[in-house]
Amino acid sequence: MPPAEANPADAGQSGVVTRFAPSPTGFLHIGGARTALFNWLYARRHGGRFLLRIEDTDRARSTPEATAAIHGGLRWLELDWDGEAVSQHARADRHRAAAEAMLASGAAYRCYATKEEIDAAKDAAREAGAPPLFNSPWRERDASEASGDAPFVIRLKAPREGVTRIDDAVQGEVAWENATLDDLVLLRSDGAPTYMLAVVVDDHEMGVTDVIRGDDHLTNAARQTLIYQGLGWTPPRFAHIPLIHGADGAKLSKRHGALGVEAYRDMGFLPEGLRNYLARLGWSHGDAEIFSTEEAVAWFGLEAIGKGPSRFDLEKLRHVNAQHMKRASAERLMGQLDGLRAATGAEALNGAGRDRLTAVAAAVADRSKTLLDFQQIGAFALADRPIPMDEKSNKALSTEALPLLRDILSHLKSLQNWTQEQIDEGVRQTASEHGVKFGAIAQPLRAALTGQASSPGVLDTAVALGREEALGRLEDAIDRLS
RNA sequence: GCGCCCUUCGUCUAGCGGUCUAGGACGCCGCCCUUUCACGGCGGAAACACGGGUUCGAGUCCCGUAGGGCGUGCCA
Repeated sequence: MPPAEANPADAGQSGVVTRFAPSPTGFLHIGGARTALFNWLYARRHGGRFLLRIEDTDRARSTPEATAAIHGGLRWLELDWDGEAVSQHARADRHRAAAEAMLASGAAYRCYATKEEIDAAKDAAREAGAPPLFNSPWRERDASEASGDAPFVIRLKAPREGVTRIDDAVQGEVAWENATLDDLVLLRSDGAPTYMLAVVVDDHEMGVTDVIRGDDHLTNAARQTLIYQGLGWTPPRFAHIPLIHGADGAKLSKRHGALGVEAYRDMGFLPEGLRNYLARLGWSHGDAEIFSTEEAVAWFGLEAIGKGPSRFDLEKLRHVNAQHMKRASAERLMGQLDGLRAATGAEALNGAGRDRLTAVAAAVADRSKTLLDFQQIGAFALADRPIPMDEKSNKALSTEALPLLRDILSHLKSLQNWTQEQIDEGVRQTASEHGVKFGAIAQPLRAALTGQASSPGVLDTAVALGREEALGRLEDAIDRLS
């Protein structure tokens, strides 16, 4: 038996070790991201370790680009893994050693059956209404009966009778008649290990205690349990979480949102917003809807994961994200915006515009569901004088507004301190002198200050812009009308 | 076909035999707040898939039906 490579004593106090094990055949999609998140939450909750293993045993379909995309996606989501990411392919020798060990112990055998024989047997079983299994004749035959150079695979000699059961942390106890499970291939005819063998060997040797994965693997848990038995090892605890479906209830596909996490980044979502939404999709903690990652870590448990699949709802994601936009600091918002712009090839923000946006960040974020909203609503702060005017602002800045604007300007110019209270005072004075309500002044003032029909409160805006900039913008508007 | 899993408002969910004339959230519809847009506040419409059991009592337990999902690869 191959000795364990990883030392389980490294697992942390609780001994909990989870892992995320995607195959690098595409981006990190939303389902995978949630699986990673659950594993991460569970490990962090228990002070254990969260490992990353790239399942690249299928050489034809695995690409380094996909591996990079998975790493990038996890990093963006801020799901840090412990230690180096493991390449499953690089461990093929270990897998082969395990297969050889089973061969030696009689838990596996060489099978020389051809594809045609296998297909014929399965078709026959299917027609008879029986489980479509292939019962290899080589299970009981001696390998010496085969011609010397004939290709063979190594199959698990699985029990034909009895029941295999797993006690799943989410699905409960699930049992299969062994008669419905066939002898799966461990080593291909070219000597390459199959996924089924590789997972078992890797999970065992990496010290994984809890396998949390999509429930499309539920049947695999039975097959893998058989391999564990063949190896004389104890299976880990399994937790098969329901899959995420699209809005129409069908399996998530590219049509409805099975996009890579970077697509959500590009749509302006915050990592913490996506995490919150994803955590709440299939898992719950009473009525808690909006929570921090720290709270999620403190609350997370496998017993609170639902059994049924859930549908992905972009509107709710937007709502959850909006709540996190409100809670985020200006630094966080600006940092994430910088990241988004860098990732999408937009020009980096800097200088006075960036400072102005930072100053109004809280008020702008209050009105934003995403960073894209934030950027759009805050565009007025970014712009340098003379700022662009949208159509409605142009209308608000009619020549009738000119005297009003001139008086506001003179009032504001005479202010001792550029504070919200004093600006408010100045605007109200102007309003009363003209016999109009505050609102009648706010619109043209907003237009002059922001060039937008909607913006954060004019007072907040004026303060954030700073005296010089605000007064300058007012003068620009007046010049344009004069 | 065979095996396994799932099933509370349109959606995400709470509910772990009596407190359920079923609670929260998104979305939707009203109203309020208001200098714009949002936020926010208040209110409303909206669900236990169906049929049998078990029990004094079932959304909660059991069985069946229907619907959905996953698997059934020398893919992962």
